[in-house]
Parts: sequence; C-alpha cells; structure tokens
Amino acid sequence: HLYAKILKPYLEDDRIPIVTYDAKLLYVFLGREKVNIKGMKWDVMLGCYLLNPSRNDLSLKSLIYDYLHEVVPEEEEKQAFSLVQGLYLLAQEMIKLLEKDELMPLYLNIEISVAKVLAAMELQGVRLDKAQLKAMGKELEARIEVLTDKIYILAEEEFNINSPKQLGVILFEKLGLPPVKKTKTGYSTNAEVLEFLADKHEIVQEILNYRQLVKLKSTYVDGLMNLINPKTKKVHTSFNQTITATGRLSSTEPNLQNIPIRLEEGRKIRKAFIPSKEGYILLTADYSQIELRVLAHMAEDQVLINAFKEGQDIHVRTAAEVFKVPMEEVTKEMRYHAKAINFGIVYGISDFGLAKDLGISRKEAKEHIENYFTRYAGVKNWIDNTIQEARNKGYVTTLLGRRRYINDILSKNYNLRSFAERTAINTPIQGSAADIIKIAMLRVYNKLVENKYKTRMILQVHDELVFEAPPNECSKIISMVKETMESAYPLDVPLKVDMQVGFNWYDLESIKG
DNA sequence: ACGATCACGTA
DNA sequence: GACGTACGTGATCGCG
Repeated sequence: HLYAKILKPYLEDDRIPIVTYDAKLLYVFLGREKVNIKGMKWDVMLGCYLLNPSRNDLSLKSLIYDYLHEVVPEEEEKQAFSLVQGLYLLAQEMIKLLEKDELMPLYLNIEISVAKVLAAMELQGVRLDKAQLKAMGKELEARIEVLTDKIYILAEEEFNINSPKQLGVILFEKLGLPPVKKTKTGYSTNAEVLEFLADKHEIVQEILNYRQLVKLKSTYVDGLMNLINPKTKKVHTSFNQTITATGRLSSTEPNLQNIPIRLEEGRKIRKAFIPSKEGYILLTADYSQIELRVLAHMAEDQVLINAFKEGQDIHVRTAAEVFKVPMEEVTKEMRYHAKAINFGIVYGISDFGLAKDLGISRKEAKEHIENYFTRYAGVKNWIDNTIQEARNKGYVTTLLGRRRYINDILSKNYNLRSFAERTAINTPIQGSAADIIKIAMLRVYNKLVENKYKTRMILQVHDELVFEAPPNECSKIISMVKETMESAYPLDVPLKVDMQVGFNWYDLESIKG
C-alpha cells in the first residue's frame, strides 16, 4: 500500500514520537508492508488498559467520553476529525494519569515494547499439519457416529445429543436418573454431574465419551483447520494485550492458549503443530511453579522460600507441613491433597471449594487450610495484609506496579465481598507472573534480533514460551532462553525453567540441565 | 442476526 | 449462605 510507502521515512525515524490507538494492529499491518516503524510510543488503548485493566470497553469513543468528557458525533463526516483530535488529547491525559498512578515504568519498559513482540509472533504464525488434522477428523467422525448410534439405542429414540435441554429430558425424565444439580434454565448435564451418574446407566458414560470427541472435532480439528491461512499454511492467532484484568495475555482466532494436553485423546491434537520449515524443531520453555514462587517472594514466607531454595517438590513439602509428617513419609494421596491446597491458595482458597475439589468434608478441608496457614505463617500474614490493602486503597498491585481495582471489597453482600477478597489475592500472584514472563519475552526477542538468529518465538501460554529453531542454533538458543527466563526478574527464590524439544508439540523430549 | 446459556479446553 | 483465579470457542435456543 501506497500510504505505507509514502510514510515509510517518517515512520522509521525514531525522533518522531507517534500516538496510536492499538499499536500492535499497526505493527502487524506495517510488518506486512516491510515497514519497520520506530517511533511508536504513546498507545492510548494500552495506556488506558493499564489505568484500569478491568475496563471492558476500550473503544476510542468510550475513552474520549470517559477521560475527556466529550461526545463523539454520530455523523460520519464529523467523526473522523473528532476521533483524531480526541486521540491526541487523550494521549496527553493518559500520560498524566500514568505518571500519577506510577504506571509509567510498566508502560514504557514493558507494555509498549511487548506490543511489538506480539505483532512479530502473530506475523510469524504457527504451521499446522493439515493432513494430520484431516486424518484425526476422519477418525473422530467415525467414532462419533458409532457413539451416536449407541446412545440412540440406549435412549430408545433419536434426539440432539448436543442440546443440554434435550439431553436433560432423556436422562432425568425418560430414564428417571436423579437430577443432581440444576442450572438457571433446567437440569445440569455437565461432566461433574454425568460422572456422578456414570454407574447408574450405561448411556451416561457414552454421553461423556461423545462430548469429549465432539469437543475435539468441532473446536480443535475443524476449528483450527478453518483458520489456516492458505497463503502461509499457518494459523496467525491474535494475542490480545488489553483483555485480562490481571495482566495476562489472551489469544483468539484461534485461541492457541487452550490446546488440549491433560487427556491423551486431546493431547494428540498437538501432533499437528509443527515447525514452519523443513528440519526445524520446536522448543518449549515453561516456568516451573512460577505462581507459588512469586507467592513465596511477595509473602516473604521463610518456609516456602527455603523449600524452593532447596529445590524440594513443593507439593510434597506442603503435604509434610499440612499432615505433620516427615517428607519421606508423604504418600501419593497426601501429595495429591497438598497439590490441591497449593492451587487453592493461589485462587484465594475456601474450605467449601477445597472440600468439593478433593471430595472431603468441609470440616476436614477447614483443618487442612488451618494447618497450612499455621505452617506457612508468612503466607497467611500476606493474605491478610493484601486484603486490608485492598480495603484501604481500593486496589491491589503486582511486582511491577500493575494495578487492579477491587470494587466489592467493602460490600455488605457476603458473596460479592468473598469474591473480591479472592480476586485481591489471586491478582498480585497471577499478575506478577504475567509481568515476569513479559520481561522474559522482551529480552529473548531482543537477543534473537540482535544476534540475527533464525529462531522465532511463536507462542506464549501464560507460563510457557514456544519457539521454532533451525537445528544448528538449537543448543545456543536453549541455554540463552533458559538463562534469560530464569533471570528475568530476580526473586528471593530461584525461577526454574523446564525445556523440551521435538518435531511437533506432542512428541517432546525434556532437556536435562 | 445476535446474545445468553451451557459446556469445556488451557494456565 | 454460596464459593476458590484468569480466559475463548462451539452448539443450542430464544429473541427480534
């Protein structure tokens, strides 16, 4: 495009600061035109996101209304001028507010630079093996067909198995199964309910199997295939930098941050994710227990800090503390329970939630939590302080000063208040982990560019980065990525990164080191 | 056509 | 007296 060509010398002059709305979009557009824009500095969407990451409408019109108290006219002729003028004035207002809230370092050092990295990742894309997906689709189709017939026979009629409403009628009215749980609109038929009913009628397990396969085929096999760009033979996700309230990224069209891994059936989808060039390999690098390490650091909990410093299995250690036994005597069962407790802490635990998760009584769950807080007294203290801080200031912050307002923290409604308290606990933990991986992404990206490596960063999945690399760069990249990620933001505990390598995202081999 | 709801995939 | 956090997508269904 002509505009890109004409503007190229100005855009590539870094002495000219540029005000934008959605810098990443512009990076992607200009990247396609081979323009390496330099002066991108004030992005109103990104800045206003930092001012209030819970805000759901970040449209320019809405920002102009809220920050400048101006109404953008409806008429198209007047609108363009109003929006551009608004953008310029908004940038000045935003700068003032970022300064006031001490968000400028986060904005300048991290977020505005991350936008460029994300654009590069989106442009790079991820290669998918279409034949692999087609084969999986065929197989799933056949198995779904068999299950469908079996379900119709067991139900003694044909119905739409995909409709929770129709399924509810079959299960709870025709077959007389006990309705365990209700939704707003009728019977609940979710996996938890069906698992409870599984031994009461043969049809139930088949429904569960059916659901699993249909999910894989529709969302992953067909869904991914439809989004392959025929020109590049790749999928080019959008990484959204201004969606989550905690500072994490999100991914859409396709969402590449929820590709199955837990169940073997689903995990096979990952076989289709391959490097974009012959002979290249995939490299994954994931932070081990980053959220619990962040918690240990922020809470300054000496027990938790020592556990990580000594490289202990953190779930075994928590089991030892909660069940009051030596680490050598921790059973699998105890470790499993401790793992749920560790997860629960990060989410702002409740005895009810833990009891449900572990299938134990609420009383037992309560005792576990009390034991946890007795042994990890620093964590207990941090939680109390953080909730108090939320009450006093109205917001909580991450390690890098990212801010989230906690509106209902003083609510008289128990449910709203409890939810707010859990949010106040989870946000600094999840958000600080997000801060850290963003720093790591920037540094890794810069090193790839500086050293003119052919290796490319292609995905971020919250605590994991995925790269594709030519074989001759492999060993250098492995040590560079690991080192860079582990030193991205020094804490009172070590950050540990596990690395894997393989020819696709399924068959990965751990790298020792 | 679109939004709400349910269900379910990830960290 | 109901409940652990953060997301995105697909199918259905009822609305317009």
